[in-house]
Amino acid sequence: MAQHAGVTLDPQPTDALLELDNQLCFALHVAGRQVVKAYRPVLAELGLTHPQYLVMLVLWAWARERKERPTVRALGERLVLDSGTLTPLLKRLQGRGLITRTRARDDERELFVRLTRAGAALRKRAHEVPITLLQQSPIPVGELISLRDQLRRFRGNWC
Amino acid sequence: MAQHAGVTLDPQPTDALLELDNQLCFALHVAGRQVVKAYRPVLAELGLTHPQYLVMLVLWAWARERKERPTVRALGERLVLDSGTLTPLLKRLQGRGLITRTRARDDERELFVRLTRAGAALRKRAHEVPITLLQQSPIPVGELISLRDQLRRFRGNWC
DNA sequence: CGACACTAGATTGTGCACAATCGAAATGTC
DNA sequence: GACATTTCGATTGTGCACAATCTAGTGTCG
Repeated sequence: MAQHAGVTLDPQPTDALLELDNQLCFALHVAGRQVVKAYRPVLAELGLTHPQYLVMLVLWAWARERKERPTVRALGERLVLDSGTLTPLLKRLQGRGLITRTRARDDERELFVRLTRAGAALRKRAHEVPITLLQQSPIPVGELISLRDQLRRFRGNWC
Repeated sequence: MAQHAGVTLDPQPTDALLELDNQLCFALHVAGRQVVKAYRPVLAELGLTHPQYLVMLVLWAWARERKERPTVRALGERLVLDSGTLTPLLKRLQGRGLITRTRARDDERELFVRLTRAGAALRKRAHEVPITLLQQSPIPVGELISLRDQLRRFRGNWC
């Protein structure tokens, strides 16, 4: 309050940046959780959480493309997650009989992740998941796609 | 593999929906974490995590607008969080001396959250946070705004 | 008044995200 | 061949998100 006497109407200026900024990171935060919440009941029928579902998607795609079965590191690169997150998650998937975890023979540091028969079979039931979610979505598919493409720019770019 | 004999080229059809779907929820997931990661070092100077920063933003805005100080329920509605998340988070903010938590006299079920002097003062330092982040962002501000507006549509709509 | 439903917040338990650290295995260098 | 460095995954500890449950305070209606 002072300098040039008089234009400052508010003792604590509005600070639009703190607002705008709030709303981008916050919108991202909320939207992500709302989408996960929409997935939850559908994925519950498969006995999967959303992060587990993402891991399974990678494994199913990998298997379909006949790629070498992935190591934990390769999964981590694809999903942008580290071993501190993946290790317990993969152990739970193993506990449910959906994957196996076996050390590489030539390099014992590496751990290969492979679908079991049950894990591969689960893909058929997962086929319904995106269909159900798109049906529930009040947002046109075209917008979802454009949104996805905009979001992709955040991967690795920002930091 | 059968009926109508012959068009199926792939024993496991590509299932573009499982891919597309993957990429929207996944892009949301990754983008959110990357943004939080970009905030982390900046917020660390204030001793705040990103969710704590969001709570403080609401409290600062509330104070500036001279609104009644919020209850836990009001904070939860604004941030789309429940007491299971907010209670421990608010206790940590209280432990750091940034807020106080006091029961309403007329209805002892309600808990008012109020900024301490230190909590209010922190706002000055937080002023730099969005500036720093926007400077780091390789994405034009206009795109950030349009992205924010698209993301807003997910709030409450989907489920 | 007393039985009832309702509300706000706290608690408990599970799971994810991530920084920091560790140990073992592999690789590189002299 | 001995030793430093790097790599991979596991472990530990903190914090967030959320479902389910609990407790206490409030309101209502007979």
